[in-house]
Amino acid sequence: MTKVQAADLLRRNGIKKTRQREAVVRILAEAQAPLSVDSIHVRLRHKDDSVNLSTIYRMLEVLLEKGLVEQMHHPLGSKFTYVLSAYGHSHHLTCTRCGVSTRMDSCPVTTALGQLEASHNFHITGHRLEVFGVCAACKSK
Amino acid sequence: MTKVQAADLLRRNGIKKTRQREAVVRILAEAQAPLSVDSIHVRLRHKDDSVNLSTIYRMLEVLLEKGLVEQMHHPLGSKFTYVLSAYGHSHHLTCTRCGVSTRMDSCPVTTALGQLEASHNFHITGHRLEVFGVCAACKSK
DNA sequence: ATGTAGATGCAAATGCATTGCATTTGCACT
DNA sequence: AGTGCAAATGCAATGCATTTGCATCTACAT
Repeated sequence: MTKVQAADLLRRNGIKKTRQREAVVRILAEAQAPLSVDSIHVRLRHKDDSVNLSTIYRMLEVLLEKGLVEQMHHPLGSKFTYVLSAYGHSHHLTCTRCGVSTRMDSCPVTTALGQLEASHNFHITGHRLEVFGVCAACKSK
Repeated sequence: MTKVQAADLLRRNGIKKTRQREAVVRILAEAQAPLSVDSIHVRLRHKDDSVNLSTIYRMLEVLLEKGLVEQMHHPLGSKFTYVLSAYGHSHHLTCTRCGVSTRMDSCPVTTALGQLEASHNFHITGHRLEVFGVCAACKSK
């Protein structure tokens, strides 16, 4: 995502534009997988674009309220991770050896949940699915 | 679960029997849903069977190693919760209003995952599904 | 009954996340 | 372009959940 596109996303959503916010959005946009606050922080430092940790937390809070990111627990550790929800509803395959998550291109459960809704008298508003295993790369080692 | 049954479970798994450990196992056995460490602690106090928090943490660590409990993030908060895995592989419906989780009696995804495995070249070893919504009780309010 | 490895309680340490406050900055208005 | 002000930032302090070090106690084998 270019600097301009990041600035656009902020303006369109009524979020005041700052160097820090643009930078965070760009990191999220470039990422192929959910990122922890810490890894966002590290990636920013590598770009010599340092942003304070609290600022990142506060920025993510804003993005959450606006529904622009999804927050989830890292499936193996105990931190939260974040993805731009522009990428849409998605699930991940997490490798238990290397810890890397990759996006699934489709959701394998939506159909199954309709039945569930009826049988449990529960109004379903969302779900989260995490799948664990060993990725192709780790298998070949 | 009776005191005797709890003691049995410990002995069968080569875990030294103590008042505290029996008590924790019984709380877990009686629970209908995953419990946080804190709520285990509170339930124990109500029974006048107080156990130190560290002891509960350490006990759960032991049970985890032996595969006797499953650990998961509380889907809404940021604590871990634990269920006896004797209850088998299961998923939960969590009410976003009252926070209560109830067990699903079946797993709606196992079949779907077979296909996934092939299409992503990923050896699947496990999965976790959380479903959110509004429970019957909260709906009627 | 007794010795010992392991379990417990307590307090302090850790790790992630949040918050209070002084300072800075973006932006609307002139 | 200059000015004012609300909002954003950085830093340090704080809040929780969890973990750890250590002195004491206890279950269990002998």
